[in-house]
This record gives sequence, structure tokens and C-alpha cells, in this order.
Amino acid sequence: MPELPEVETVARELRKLIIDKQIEGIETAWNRSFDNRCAIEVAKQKINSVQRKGKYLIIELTRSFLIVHLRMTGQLLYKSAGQTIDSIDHIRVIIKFKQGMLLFKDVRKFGRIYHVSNAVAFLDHIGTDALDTAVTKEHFYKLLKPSRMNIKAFLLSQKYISGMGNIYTDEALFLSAVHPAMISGNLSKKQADLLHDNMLSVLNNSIQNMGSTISDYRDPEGKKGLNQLYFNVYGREGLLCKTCSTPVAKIRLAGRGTHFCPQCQKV
DNA sequence: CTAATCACCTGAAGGC
DNA sequence: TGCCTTCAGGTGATTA
Repeated sequence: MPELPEVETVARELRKLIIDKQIEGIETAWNRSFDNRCAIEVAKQKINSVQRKGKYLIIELTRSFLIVHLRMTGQLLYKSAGQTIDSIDHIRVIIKFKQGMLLFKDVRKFGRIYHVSNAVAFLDHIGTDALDTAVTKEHFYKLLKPSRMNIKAFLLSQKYISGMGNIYTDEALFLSAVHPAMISGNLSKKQADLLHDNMLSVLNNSIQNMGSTISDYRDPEGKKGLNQLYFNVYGREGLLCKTCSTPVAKIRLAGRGTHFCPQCQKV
């Protein structure tokens, strides 16, 4: 479900809701979502900050960190004390405060909450966040140049640049008129620059729209995003390309459904 | 190094 | 109505 813009939206909303609150306790209903053996260590710590790297949320506590990955269907829902909870279905973890609670809801159980002492080290295996200013056009091109992977797989891999997922990859490639199967190292500097621009604009525009909701995504207050209203190719198989009116195609690439315009995007 | 497949899970949707 | 297959905003491990 969530890619960079959705996780960023969650981070921004969470900052308004849980910063400076003290955790009273943490309970687990599905033990693979969170290893409850560290519940005692987490309890009584205060939340200092909420940050993000790629698709990971970083909740800084007094002495340690909670790292959250929502994977496909994870949601972090804040409920103030007294607020009614419509359903406890699919609630895997509950983080309790005096003033309310943060529910980790996750239908497919792929999401995880990790408790770590060193967030930087824990997230060292993923590349620089796509919106980090360190990801300049030069840096981007240097990463692309030696790669023989197709560009779709390159953008989906989190080891070079982190945060891009299936939706925003398809959208950025469409806007750049680059075929998803094109070999990364074969992109011209001009194409790479354009793709860099579109990667950033696609992500930033979605953040402006509070992310994209296909089915499950919700922000901490339960609100849907609006960015799905502006997709050019994702989920538009068979519909006409907004640029040239050719039907949008869908193929399987990098193990994922991949949408593109066969007229606008040539290898 | 790269690509493809499976595994982890559940539920919605479509075909028959 | 019911059964079966396929698919889904992700990613890590394993196998060619």
C-alpha cells in the first residue's frame, strides 16, 4: 500500500498527535508484527520525534527507536481517549498513552514494528531517501550508469534510492517517456535528468494530495488520500493515454503489474 | 550481476 | 450460491 508519499503523510500527521507523549505500554495481538519481548523496554519512554527514510517511519523515543514499515496494508490509526473504536478487526499492535492510543492495523500481516537502539545502522541497508537533497541529478546518473537492470526494477529496488514503489515508478516513467523495460545504464543524461525531475514531482505532488488511496491506505486520522485521482497510467489498463489516446498497456515486469503507454514510452 | 519465483497473509473480484 | 483463480501501494530469500 504505502510508498514514500503515504509514509510521509503518516509522519506529518503523527507529529501533530504523538510527539512528547509518554508510552504507557505496548500490546501485541499478532506476534510477528512486533516482538513483544521488548514491551517492557518501550514502556515509559517518551516520543521525541517522528522521521522517515524511504518507506520506513522512525519514531524516536527517549533511549531507543520504534521503526515501522507498513508494507502492503499497514495503517497507524490514532484514537484519543474516549474516541470509539469501530472495529478491532486486524489490529495487530496497540501503543498506549494516557491520552489515547496508536493502533497498528494490518490486514495482510506483512507490516512490522521493530525496536532498535540505532536507527541509522538499522536502515543502513537502504539507499538515500528519494527526496533527500543528496539525490542530485549527478548522483542519480552515477547510480544509473553502471546498472544493467531494467529501469522499473532499478527504481523499485530500495538499495539505490529509497521510497519509490509500484505506483510512482509507473507514473514517473510515463511522464519521462521512458519504457519501463529500458536498461538503466542506457538512459541518456537528458533522460536521466528528466526522470529525476519527474520522480521528485510525482512524489511531491502526491504528498500535497495526502497520498494515494487504492483501497487500504489511511492516514492516522483514518482519512484517505486524493492522489489516485491524478494517475496517468497506474490502474488505467485499456483506458486511453491522456497524451496520445493509445490504450494504456499492462505487462509483468520485476514481478509487478507495470502500466505504460506503448506509444509514448519507447525502449 | 540480473531475473524470476516463492514466501509471507488476507480479502476482493471475476469466471464458470 | 459456491468454488477456483488471480491480483494487490512490499521485500527478503532462494534458485537459475
